[in-house]
Amino acid sequence: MAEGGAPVTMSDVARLAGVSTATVSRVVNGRYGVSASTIAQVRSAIERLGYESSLVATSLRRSRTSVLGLVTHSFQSYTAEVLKGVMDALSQSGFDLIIYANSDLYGTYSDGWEQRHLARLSGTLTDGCIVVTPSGEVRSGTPVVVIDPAKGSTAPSVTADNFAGATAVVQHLLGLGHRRIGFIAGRAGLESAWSREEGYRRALSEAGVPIDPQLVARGSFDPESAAPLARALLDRADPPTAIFAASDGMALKAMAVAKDLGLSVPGDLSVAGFDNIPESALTEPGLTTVDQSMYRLGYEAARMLRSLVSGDWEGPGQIVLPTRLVVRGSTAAPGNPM
Amino acid sequence: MAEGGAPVTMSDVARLAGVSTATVSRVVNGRYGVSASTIAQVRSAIERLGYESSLVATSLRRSRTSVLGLVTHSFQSYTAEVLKGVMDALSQSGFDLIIYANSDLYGTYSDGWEQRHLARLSGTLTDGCIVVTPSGEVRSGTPVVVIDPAKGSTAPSVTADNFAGATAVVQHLLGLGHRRIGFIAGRAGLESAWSREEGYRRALSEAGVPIDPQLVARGSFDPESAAPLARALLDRADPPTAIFAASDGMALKAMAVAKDLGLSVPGDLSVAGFDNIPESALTEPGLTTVDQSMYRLGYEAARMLRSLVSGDWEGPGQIVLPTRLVVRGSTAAPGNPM
DNA sequence: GCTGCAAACGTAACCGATAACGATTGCAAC
DNA sequence: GTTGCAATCGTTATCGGTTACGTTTGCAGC
Repeated sequence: MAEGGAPVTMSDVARLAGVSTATVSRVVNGRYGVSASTIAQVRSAIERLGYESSLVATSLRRSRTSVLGLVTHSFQSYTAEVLKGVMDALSQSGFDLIIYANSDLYGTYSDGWEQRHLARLSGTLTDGCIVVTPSGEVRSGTPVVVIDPAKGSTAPSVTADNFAGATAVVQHLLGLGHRRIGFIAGRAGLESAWSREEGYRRALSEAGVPIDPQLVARGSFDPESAAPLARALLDRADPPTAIFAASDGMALKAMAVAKDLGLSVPGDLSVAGFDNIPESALTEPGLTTVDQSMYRLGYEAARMLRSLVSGDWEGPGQIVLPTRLVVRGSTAAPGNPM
Repeated sequence: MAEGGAPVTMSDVARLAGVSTATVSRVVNGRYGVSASTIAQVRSAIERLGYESSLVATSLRRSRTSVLGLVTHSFQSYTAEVLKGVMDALSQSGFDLIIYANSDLYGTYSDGWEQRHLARLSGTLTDGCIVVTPSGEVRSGTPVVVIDPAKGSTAPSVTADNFAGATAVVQHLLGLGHRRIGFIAGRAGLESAWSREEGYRRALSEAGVPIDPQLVARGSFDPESAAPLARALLDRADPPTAIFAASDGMALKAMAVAKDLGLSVPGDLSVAGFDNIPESALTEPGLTTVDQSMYRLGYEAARMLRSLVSGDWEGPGQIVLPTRLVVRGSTAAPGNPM
């Protein structure tokens, strides 16, 4: 047993077994050209020392590692759901997963983090990467699949039908009788943020409702960014009767702000979000939102990446998954305190 | 711009800048001994090629990498909460995080997975690791912090006060008037499973209630394992009036079984769990349980690991976090159909 | 007995970076 | 004009594996 000291290397095994490291490598990787008795000796040495090959050293020399990477900015409910899907898609596939997350949230790194992390992983450690909500176009020597890409990105990607989802939820609000509908937009640059805003605009104009630029606030998908924006909207002389936020996190924050101001939801204000994170079902009232199965986003991205790495991908380069309107208690007809 | 081809290496930069790789390395790491003009040349070459140092190569040569690792078996609600805590504790710390998850859930790998993954990461890639619910003792050349360790583990660890939590929930049931309280235990070998059972026993004996071995069933924390056990308990001639399961997943399963048998909860049977996973608040009735903040588990583990790596840890080797009884609708006085 | 060939194994280069060390250069002090 | 020393930079060994290639050995065939 190795006693917590320096890690056991291949040369330790080689020395104990009385062979060269090349032979140990052959045994470990099951290559041809080692006699049965030598194999047994090496195996026993490996067993006694508790040797395990170093992922780092192996990946440096080899081209394929059977490890896929996932690069993410921060770690939220959104990410967790995506990960479940990714893990399920990779189950029994022979690929392991490495997730790289940098510690400085919202910090000095600003844009380009995805490119930096990608470069650190790919080329050696991983055979390919999934990048979640990058701030720009990504490029890499190994295959990449983007979940929720930047606007105009041409990389292989998986995304929800943000336009249709946003249109549906705004139509829902219009159907309830709302005419002054506020909007809190997502992080500029992301395709999803843009499409959700487009859906909002389209639904309004199709219903013949003029768009009031004063009712459109620029958020960043970060819940905290929504608080002052929601407050500003509600402090107006002519406040909106409903607010549609481009993410559930922001919508929940807007609901909290409304309650702080003494407004009842949905009595005085209807609130709707986008994403359908688990928390949205738990609040009182529940949040009306658009479900984009983040699980499936992850699942499809991993499936696609796996094929790309193997070189047998046949499908389209950009996958768009359907969304679904989920009506809960946070939306009701305007001026109807019940 | 590098056109998606082979990744840019340090020697590419060196060639373009007309210097050696050693000089490039010095510039990248801001070391002394390079003239200002050379620095400028190298910087410009790095910029033009889009070079980023390879994490793998660096970690192989260097001892410190400023990357911490987290090894987990699978990816569930539990894990996601832990991760949020870890990320928040690492925020702005200068440490990045790498999560290693193997793809074959519940598969051939069986026990010892944590030791294998640990060996692959530590020693080179990471400066230290967090291991979540390992199946046995772990050892490593670099610091390790275990979340929810195996019984008898002496490694640094963070765990909830399972004993106090279990005692409290059983006392709650006793206070409601229950005397025949069934118990479904967790996975043998885990410290948490053992402590929860001890809490159950202690609460009963302190109340002067004899322990009926027939009412203690051996589960595995896996919800599916609880179904036949709950059925066996309830099919008895003298069934318990309450069941305490060592995890919410198993408790929810027990509730489902009771309903299948035509029993009402809490009218005919009270059910309590442990963990307070989000689903427990959503069921009808809500599940009475013990809250162990998985977020804090992750947060404290990361904080501890950070100090261990820096060599300035002062606190105890094993941290125990408080738990909190959460009473919901699934528990009531016995024989009281509400 | 010599040749031929394949099996078995060691040697050494290499992956991309770091660091100890040595070599070169410039300039001030003698 | 040397010497001495610091600043600057290249050479090379090294991290832990992998692999192309060379060498040794055993054995069949002539």
